[in-house]
Amino acid sequence: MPATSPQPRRPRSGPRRDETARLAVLHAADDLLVEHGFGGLTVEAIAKRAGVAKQTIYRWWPSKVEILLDTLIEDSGKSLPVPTEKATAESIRGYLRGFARFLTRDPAGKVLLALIAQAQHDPDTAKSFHKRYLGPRRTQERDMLARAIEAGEISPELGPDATMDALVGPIVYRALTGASIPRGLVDTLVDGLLRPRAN
Amino acid sequence: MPATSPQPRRPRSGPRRDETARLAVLHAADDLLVEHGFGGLTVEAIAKRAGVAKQTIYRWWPSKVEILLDTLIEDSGKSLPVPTEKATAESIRGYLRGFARFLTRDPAGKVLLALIAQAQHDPDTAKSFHKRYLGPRRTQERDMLARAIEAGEISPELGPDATMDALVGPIVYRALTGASIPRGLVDTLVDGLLRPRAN
Amino acid sequence: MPATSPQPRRPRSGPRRDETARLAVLHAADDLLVEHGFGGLTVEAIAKRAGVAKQTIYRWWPSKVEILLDTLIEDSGKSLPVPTEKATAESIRGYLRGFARFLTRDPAGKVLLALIAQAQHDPDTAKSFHKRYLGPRRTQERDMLARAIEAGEISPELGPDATMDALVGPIVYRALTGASIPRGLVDTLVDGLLRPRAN
Amino acid sequence: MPATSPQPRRPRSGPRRDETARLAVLHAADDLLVEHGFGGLTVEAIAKRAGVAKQTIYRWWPSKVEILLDTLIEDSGKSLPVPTEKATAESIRGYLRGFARFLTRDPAGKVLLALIAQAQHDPDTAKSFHKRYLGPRRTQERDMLARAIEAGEISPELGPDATMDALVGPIVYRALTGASIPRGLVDTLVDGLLRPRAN
DNA sequence: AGTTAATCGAGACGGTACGTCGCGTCTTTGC
DNA sequence: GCAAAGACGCGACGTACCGTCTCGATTAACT
Repeated sequence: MPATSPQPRRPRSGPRRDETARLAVLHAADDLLVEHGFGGLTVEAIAKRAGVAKQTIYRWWPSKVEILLDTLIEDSGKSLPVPTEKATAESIRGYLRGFARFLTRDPAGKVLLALIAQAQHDPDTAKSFHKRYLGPRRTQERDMLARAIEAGEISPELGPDATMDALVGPIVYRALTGASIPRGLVDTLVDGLLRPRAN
Repeated sequence: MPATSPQPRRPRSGPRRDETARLAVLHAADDLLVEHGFGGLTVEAIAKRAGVAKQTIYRWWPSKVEILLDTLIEDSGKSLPVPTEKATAESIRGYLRGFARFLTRDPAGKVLLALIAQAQHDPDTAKSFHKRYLGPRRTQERDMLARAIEAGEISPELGPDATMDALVGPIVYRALTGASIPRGLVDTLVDGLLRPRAN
Repeated sequence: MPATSPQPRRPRSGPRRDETARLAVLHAADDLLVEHGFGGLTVEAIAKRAGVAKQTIYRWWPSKVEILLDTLIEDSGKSLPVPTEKATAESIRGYLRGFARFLTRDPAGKVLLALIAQAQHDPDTAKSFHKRYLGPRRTQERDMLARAIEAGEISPELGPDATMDALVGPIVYRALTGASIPRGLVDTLVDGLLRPRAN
Repeated sequence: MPATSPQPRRPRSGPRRDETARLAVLHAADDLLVEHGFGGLTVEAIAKRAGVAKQTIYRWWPSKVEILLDTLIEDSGKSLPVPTEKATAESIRGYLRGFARFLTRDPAGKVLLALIAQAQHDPDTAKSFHKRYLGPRRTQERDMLARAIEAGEISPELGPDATMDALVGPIVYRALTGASIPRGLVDTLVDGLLRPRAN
């Protein structure tokens, strides 16, 4: 059972990471994405907008995608928590409604869509996006489903991942194609896919 | 009273568009997308691979996105026709299965995913993608649904667009997140969303 | 067995060279040079302005420089003939004054300057420019000098070429540097370089 | 009463201009001009030869002409200083001989010829060439003449500019037309144009 | 209190790709 | 066979960002 932390040696001298700069970068990236879209989102522009040197960005983030991931994780944790207490069909319905609102109304929703998109273009983005966002969230969603099943609230035909994708997919797809998410969609999905068929 | 031909009907003299070059560009773009992903897809590389001058590309396509759209329209018309004859629940199920196969197996499926992605990054892409691909295809899909409804084969709760998105969304979403499309998913979607609930 | 002219056989069929097109090209080139300078003088622009196909230009001229040479030879033959009759100091002085006027006032003077310039940039231009313009004109100028010497009108210290260059050089140089040619310059050159020094 | 420094005296932080790159560009441009002529002198080739990025060139020079001007100013300052001490007919003669040698033998002479030429094709070049090279040099030459006149060494009939052009013009003109500058030319020019006519 | 080292803004650097322009050649159609 | 029209392969243009680097200046913690 050898060494613990790799470099415990020098506890660092000099100034620590500048929190002001960190937040400025995050907000700048967010704003620029909303204003000019992902295409107009350059590291140089972020740096300028944040009043920060380019090197300061590269020191802390390996790519602009990771900046967006940081904002997404922070924002979606706040705006869109996965229900952990009660687990009824109703709470799942509420979660999906929240998700739809998030994607279409919240600026942070744009970030999520942009990352889904960028993951198609770049394998590194895909990897990081799964590891840092999709994976953890899916874990929580699986829990949510499991609890509801156990409570006899729902009885989906498919496995948890396929079920979640069947619920979430249409919402994401409509957001991706610029369509609104109509009231009845979430209801129909929940009713058609989670409720046990009477037979 | 049909309008006379709007064109002055001057068939132009001089050389016509070089069909060989057109196809070379289309194939080069397709190949490069599969090999290096959208991120590695540059106009310069397409030109080099196709043995064509860059200007020849810009003469006919305003952007690399339009090249991909051309390949997609051509390919998906062949590999994935929307059923126009019979319109049963079964034919819809078959169409969705074909769609799933197309997205996950066919190289042209990568093109579709790339375009969905790029449409998030660039409004022009979005516009063109809707106008040239999503729109026309959706029109055909609406027809398919309408015929099936009329035949009493299905009775979806939602409108045609929302219904199609509910069916297609999960498939696209799983493809976007790199997941396979399990056998039962299409069945469950068709059963849960198209069949009238017995009650 | 003397060979007759190379291809006397077919007196040519098909249409002969279109004189209208030839003149249109010449004038277009001239105009464009004056309007936009040599930098803005492109074969494409000449063709468009002349209402002529690019190929028609390339069929008859190997380069745009030869077009300019054609206009120069034609124009300078008219505006600036080398005196062939009388050969006095006075006629030489008149020739130089005409040359100065040509360079600074006549549009064709711009063509001469442009060709002198282009000859620095491109060896082919230099060769053709010497062979078709400078050489023949210099031959005539040498004759002019020789006749004046023989008539006892002048007695230059230098050989004919150096003498002509000494006379013409300052005029060209001032034109090249955008300076006007002052009245006294020609007189001083003639007096200082052609008249025998009293001694 | 010296003016205080107008600059806010903030000496900038960050990296200064890379002197190595500057010299590499200057030399590359010089070499390429001599090897391939002005026609073959492209910014891309300079960059490649100098081992420098194209942007580094555009950062510091607005055009390749300015690069050449830099080399010319530097080189001609060294190889061809205008005499500032003694001012005799003899020193002027020496200056002209040096000028002839510079134009025909020194690689930097090619640069001067190329710039004279390019100034015909492009107004911006003309402007910059006069302001940065011809003007300053002419100022010094005027001084040279003025001192010689005051010393009674020469008594030209024309004003200083016309006189200098009459002396320099033939030399430049012969260089432009690819001719050598014969021994006697300079002597004859100096004798014929600077010396007071005995009468 | 002085030393040390990591931070920061600024921005120059070697690169790659962009989208455009003009070159000189080639191809089609019509007179 | 010439001409208008214009597509083609080619190569350079000048620009935008990339990610790396070097410069002072500043700022904590550790002597």
